[in-house]
Order: sequence, then C-alpha cells, then structure tokens
Amino acid sequence: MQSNLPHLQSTFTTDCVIFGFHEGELKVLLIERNEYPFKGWWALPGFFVEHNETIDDAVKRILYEHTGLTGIYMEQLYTFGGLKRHPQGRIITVAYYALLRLDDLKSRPVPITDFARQAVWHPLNDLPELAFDHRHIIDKSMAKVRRKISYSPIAFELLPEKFTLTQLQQLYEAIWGRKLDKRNFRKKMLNYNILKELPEFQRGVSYRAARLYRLDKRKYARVFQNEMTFSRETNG
Amino acid sequence: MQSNLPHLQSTFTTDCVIFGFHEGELKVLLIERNEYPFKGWWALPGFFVEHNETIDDAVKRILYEHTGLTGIYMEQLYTFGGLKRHPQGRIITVAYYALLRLDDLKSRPVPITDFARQAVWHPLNDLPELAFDHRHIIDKSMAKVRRKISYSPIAFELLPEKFTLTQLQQLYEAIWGRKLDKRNFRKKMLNYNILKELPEFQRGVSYRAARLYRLDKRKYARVFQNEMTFSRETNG
DNA sequence: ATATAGTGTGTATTTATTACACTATGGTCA
DNA sequence: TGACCATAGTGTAATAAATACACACTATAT
Repeated sequence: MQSNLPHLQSTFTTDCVIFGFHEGELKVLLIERNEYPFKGWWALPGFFVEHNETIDDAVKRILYEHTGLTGIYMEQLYTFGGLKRHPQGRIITVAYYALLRLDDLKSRPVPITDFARQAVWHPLNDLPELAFDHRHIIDKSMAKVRRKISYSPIAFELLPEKFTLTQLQQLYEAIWGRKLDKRNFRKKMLNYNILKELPEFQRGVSYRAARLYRLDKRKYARVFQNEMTFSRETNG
Repeated sequence: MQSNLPHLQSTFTTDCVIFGFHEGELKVLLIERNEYPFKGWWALPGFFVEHNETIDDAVKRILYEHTGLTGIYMEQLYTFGGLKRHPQGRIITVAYYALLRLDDLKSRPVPITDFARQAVWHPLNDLPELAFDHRHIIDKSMAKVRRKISYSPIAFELLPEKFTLTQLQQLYEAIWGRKLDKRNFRKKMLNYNILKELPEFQRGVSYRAARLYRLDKRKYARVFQNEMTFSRETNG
C-alpha cells in the first residue's frame, strides 16, 4: 500500500422499504418529496450516504428519523444502478428493507423531515405512482420477504411483542397472498417450539378472547441456524 | 423534474467471485494485483464501474476479460461499504458471484490484464490471504450458493453440458461439505424430471462407464418458478 | 481369469403434509 | 338471563416425502 494515492469519493444513496402490518394488511411508509428531482412525488425514504458513515448506519439514520425508533430489523436488499434511474446522472442506490412493529408507532406522529412534506403509511396493494425506480424496489423487497419468511422467523418482527396465532396466520396470509388452513398452521407453528404460550388473553374484543403468545428468544436463535421450512400448502 | 441540477457522479467498484468446479473441488478465480493499493496481493477480479455502463455490464466485462466467455451465469450478491475497506477513501463495491463450466475453459489460457500479473484458479478451501475485504466477500458468496442450490438448479451452471449423476452428486457434496446417500440422491434428482437421459456414456475411464445426462431446458424453466426443495439429509 | 473401481438399483420405516368440520367461549343485546 | 354472534380452538386419517441401508453388475487393465 502506498501513501500518495488520489483520494476518491463515492456518491450514492440508500433507500429503505419500511414494511408494517396493521389490521391484516401490509403497509409501506412513503414520503412525499419536498425537493427536486421528483418534488411532490411519493418515494421511499432515503438520502445520500455520508462519507464517514457505513451504509447500515445511514439506513439506521433513515429509520430513526422516520419512526423515532432504533433497533429495527433491517437487511440489505439489492443495489440498483440503472443508467437512467436518477436525472442527475447515474447514482446508484443501495436498497434495504426494514420490518417494523407498527403498533409501537401508532401513538407517535410520523415526523416530517426537510426532504419530505409528509410521511404516510400506504397499503401495499394500493400504492401511488412512485419516484425513480422505487416501485421496482418495493416489488423486489416484497419478493424477498415472501421467500424469507419460509425459512426464517422474520415475520415476528412485524407483530407486537404479544400476539395471537390468528394474527400470525393473517400475517403469513398477507405476505403470501393465500389463505392457509387454521389447524395445519397452528400445528406446524407450535411444533417449531419457538413460541411461548403466555397466561394472557386478548382484551377488548366482543368475542372469545384468543390466547397471546410471544417469541421464545432462546429457541428462536437455534431455529435461525437450522432454518425452518414453512410449507407451501395450496389449499384454501 | 428540473433541468439545472448539479451533476453528481458516483464512483464505485464491482468485484466478482467466479466459481468453478473441477475434479470434485470448488475453485475461485483470483488475480495477483499489479497496481496499488494491494499491489502483489491476491484479489477478486474487479474494477471501477464506468459512468455509462450498468453494474451488470461491468461484471460481464470482468467475466469476459478473465475468461473470454459471455453468457455466464451471474448474480448480484451484496454491496460492501465499510469505511476502512479501501485505503483511498470509502469506496463501496457491488459484489457479484458467477458460476462457470470450468471444463469449457481448460484449453484456454487465463488472460492477463493490465491490472493483474496473473489469474489463477484456487481451491476454495485453500485460499491465500486476500486484498481488501475479499475473503469476506467470498465467504458470503459461498453461503449464498450453498443456500441457493437447495431451491434452484444453479448447480448445473458449474457442470459441463453432459454430466454423470455422480458428478452432480459430488458437486452438491462439495458445496454442502457433506456426503449424500447415492440412492436417495439419484431417486430425488430424477424425480424432479429436469434431467434428460442421454444415449451416451462416459469415455476414457477404466471402470464401468456412467450414463450421461443433460439438463432439460423446458422443464428446468418450470422448476425455476415452483422452486424445488432439495433435502437436508444428515446421513453419511 | 481375476482384481479393481465405480455404476446402478429397491424396500421398509419414519416423518411431514394435507384435507377436512365441529364444539367452546366471551361479549353483546334484546 | 338467555339467545346470538363472532371468533377461538381442537384431532384424525390419508397421502406424500425423506431417510436408512447393502449388494450385484460391468468395463477395463493386468
């Protein structure tokens, strides 16, 4: 290694697809851009990565600024580098997706940043037209999540700490876009032995209250290695 | 969109982990760098992406320059952006991996580029010390390939057009680092119905010649959608 | 002819997946 | 307080897939 090398600098952005789950529906957090290009358009939260921060840190920054939360589950998705994707020249973007317990947030107002006029949760199957190639990025994230929940317990990142089996099933159904059989789902899920049955029940419902479960962290870790295989049953 | 925006430029590299399979062993193509930084070190083939080429095209360029081949199977792996990974400042690299039929190449000499003193196939489990974070990139590629061969027929990209079932099994064994049962392997593989039995046999061996197979392209496509699930059997 | 080295085959057992329908419970409302 | 509503919660039989396991066959070389 030599010392008098030219100093190069790398300019790129990161965008984050933030997924939430509420009332049986998957949602994505979108901002309305308040700057050019694409001023006034809906877009994914994201911005330029600073020279002294890692990409992961930049994404954590996006997540914190838009949700006020830290420690959110996130994973790098793909890097998009199409020549035409950004009008200011070919700017690549390193896209991430994040999974969020939406109910943690429901009291909190979504903050407004300098770049965004507003930030709004949009149902995944009713998205507005989006800036850049952001629609494509969302589609690709969704494909990844759809596959990943069959071998890793990331689904729980979208649920509250305590949840019912029905909520869990609805989440799988929302992600896979397909109904699952209740008995088979419960049998299989409980067999993985990663859930802890709580001595608590749902409250405030006008029908029989369902039992609450929580993820058992110790067993969770073990399963993460072995990889579980959720079925691809086709019944309805 | 406005017109008089500043023009930004994005400087980044791409590196490619090129895998080959020969005589029951997985290999990676490494170059000996002929320029700073890390002059004289072993490294992954890769270089800066030009402003007018897509990332995929840059990788195709790497592949062509190092193998003389086009149409090689390749896939984006991950983007690495650690602050310390490059001595000339934080340069991100978009890493790809590629799978190559090594025997196509065996007559061809590996070409030398301006950047590389030589390019050599190294067995995966006996790698030299590598420049940058390239060791980490290789490990991550390998993990991806290891998972991906259980649900998609990428393994065939590493085999010659016509291959024996034993070769195919050895490839799975090399990637998974684990012995498989011959009868179970054949039964399952033939059941996917993606192989075409050829009226040809191995030649030049001093023992009973094995039958040759080839991938059936039509059925291959169908399987690619449905995703197959190779087992994770544990016997030895 | 025989030694060698790898090819090729079948079955029984266990485990996982699927299909399928009724009773239990808690809350609301008349 | 009893009827009603909406959802919770449960079991079994049939089918399919995964596993464990061992020996006879064949082409060639000597």
